[in-house]
Amino acid sequence: MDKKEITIYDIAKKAEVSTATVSRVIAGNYPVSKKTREKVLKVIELYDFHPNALARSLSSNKANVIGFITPDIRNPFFSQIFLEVERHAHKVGYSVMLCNSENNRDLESKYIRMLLEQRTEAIVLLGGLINDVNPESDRVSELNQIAKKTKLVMINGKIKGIDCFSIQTDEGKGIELVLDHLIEQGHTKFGLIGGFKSITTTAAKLYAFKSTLEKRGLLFNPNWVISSHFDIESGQEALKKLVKNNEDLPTALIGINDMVAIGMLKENFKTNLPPFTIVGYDNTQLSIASNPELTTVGHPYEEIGEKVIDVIVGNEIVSTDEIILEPKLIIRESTLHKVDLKD
Amino acid sequence: MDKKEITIYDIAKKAEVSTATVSRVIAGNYPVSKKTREKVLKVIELYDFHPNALARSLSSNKANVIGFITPDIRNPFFSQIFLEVERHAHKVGYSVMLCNSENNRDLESKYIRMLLEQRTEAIVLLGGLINDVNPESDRVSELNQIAKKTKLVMINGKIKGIDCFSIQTDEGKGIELVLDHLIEQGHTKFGLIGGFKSITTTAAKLYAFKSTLEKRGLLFNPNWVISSHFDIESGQEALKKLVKNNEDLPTALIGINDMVAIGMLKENFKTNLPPFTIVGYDNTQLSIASNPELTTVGHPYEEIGEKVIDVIVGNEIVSTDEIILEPKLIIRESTLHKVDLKD
DNA sequence: CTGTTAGCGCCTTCAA
DNA sequence: TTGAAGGCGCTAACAG
Repeated sequence: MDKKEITIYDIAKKAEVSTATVSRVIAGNYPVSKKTREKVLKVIELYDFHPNALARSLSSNKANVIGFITPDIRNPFFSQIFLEVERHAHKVGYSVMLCNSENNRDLESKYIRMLLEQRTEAIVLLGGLINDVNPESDRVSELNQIAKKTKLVMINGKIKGIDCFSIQTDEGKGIELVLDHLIEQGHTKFGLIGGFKSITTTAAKLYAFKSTLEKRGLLFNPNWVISSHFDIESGQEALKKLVKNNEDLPTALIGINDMVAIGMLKENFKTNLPPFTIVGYDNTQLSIASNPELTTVGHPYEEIGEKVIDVIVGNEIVSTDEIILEPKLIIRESTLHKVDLKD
Repeated sequence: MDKKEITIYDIAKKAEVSTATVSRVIAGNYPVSKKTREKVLKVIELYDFHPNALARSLSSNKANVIGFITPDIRNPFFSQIFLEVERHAHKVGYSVMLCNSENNRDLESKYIRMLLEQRTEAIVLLGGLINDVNPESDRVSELNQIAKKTKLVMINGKIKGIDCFSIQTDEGKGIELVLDHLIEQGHTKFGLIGGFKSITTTAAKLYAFKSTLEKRGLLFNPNWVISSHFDIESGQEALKKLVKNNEDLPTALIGINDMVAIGMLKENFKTNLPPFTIVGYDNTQLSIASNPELTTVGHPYEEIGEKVIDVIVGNEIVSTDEIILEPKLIIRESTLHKVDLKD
């Protein structure tokens, strides 16, 4: 391995041209006569020459790399988004560095610093700190500092007062969609399970949950709103809690995400509780793995990936820094059956 | 954004030292007196200076970046491994570029080329081409070419005749573990569902499946081996096929991975087939999401991540290029009940 | 312990 | 359309 590196000089010499010409052939951004181009390309091929992207980035001051920080790539919601971002990045010749912050503030900072040093063209944030309703002020100022040095893109989150792009799905609309679907199925009593009011996405959902119910003239019962973390186990716990705390129970439960919904399904199945109608949120692959398959709200994943890259490479005239996308209702087995009107 | 970049020169000037000294302070690899170190650090802090990793890599000929290519990061098995690799990489100051090859040969090649240009210190391959029992010869020679230019690490796969590291879990052992567990639960008739013989991991499992059964004096019925892709839906299809093709049915089914197992569970539940005892493989997060939770075989994920980084940074004297790790049986609900001896 | 000074490999004016 | 040459920001001998 690692002999002496072949450089543009070697190619230039063999092709009997200058390094500038080789550089132009590679970049393809300046005119080169067809003849010399072919000559150069042949030599490149011959030597299996791969231009050093580091040197290129250094001199052109453009790395074609973007950084992506998310708490845990195993989370299907995050990995789905990453996939689309990476796919669109690749289309325009970018690579993506992925960092798992594990929801750890120090790690997050270290990663940001690392990406800054790598001179990534943008840092994309998904989950974690950007979903704090009340982020600590020193973190905000840290981010503000970062924003001066590189583009910042926040997916499904946004911290006020920071100069960055934000790409979000309309959470309120999503809740409205499921609620209306459930209402159509005959439900009148709803619970919203999981998440924390201190998390922006949960807060948005809760707000929409309440106001939609009121708009439809239905009961909003705060005891049917249970907080929890975002994983399967927490969903199980949350359901237990709901049942324990209430005499009168709702018939339909909206999970804050698919994982919580699956947790509820499992718990519901395990005990001999009344069978709830349960829906999820996010339309991750889990919602298909589930039994029954989950009705859920889907994000426009591909569009998210596209927009992220658009704002980074500046393909699109982005009039506002905040892009709001439309969610979509995905109906599956978990809400297939109408409810007895007399329940 | 993007004012003129602060450099080591600016820091040197302000701190009244040479650039070499600043460099030493940053790298911390050469002695610098405490006094000057502190002086320099203060200036660095003052200017919020982040050394340019690209320049550093270029001049030191060491990028501290590794490339990671996998077909689809949404696959929980892949994301679990990525997480551990990335975590260990970060511990030693490395970043990881993640590329989703989508099982597409051209994409794979493009990504490899890209990573080569980035001068990543190693390219890690997980899934995809490295699991072909009979890889096309031109792909092999392509990889061989690559191996001359950079370190190659293959996880859970290995292509003969290529100079690379390989880190694998003993698939045969895993199958033996589940089989013995199932036998203990009273089963005597087993099916192996999913995967293809042309995939190395499936081939290894099938081989162990057959030979273990023979060793235990039990029946190996080839009609109880069904091929399929590796996703949930394929698991459903495979179960249908098994039932359709057989009068006499096994009682226990081993899914080639957790996804296939979940597909079988769903199918089993949906129709009124006899209730099979179903186990998965990989111990992904899906095996907990499943209802019932899946008994499965776990890989030593953390150890895999550790070994990958070890071989890359050369921490460990790796006597062989091939590291085989031990799988672990994870018993969960899906095999909780013993089978009637008279079934 | 610290400073000087070539590079690292490529891009990009500036001239020709 | 092409070549010459300085520079991108940092590292690493080599001297002192």
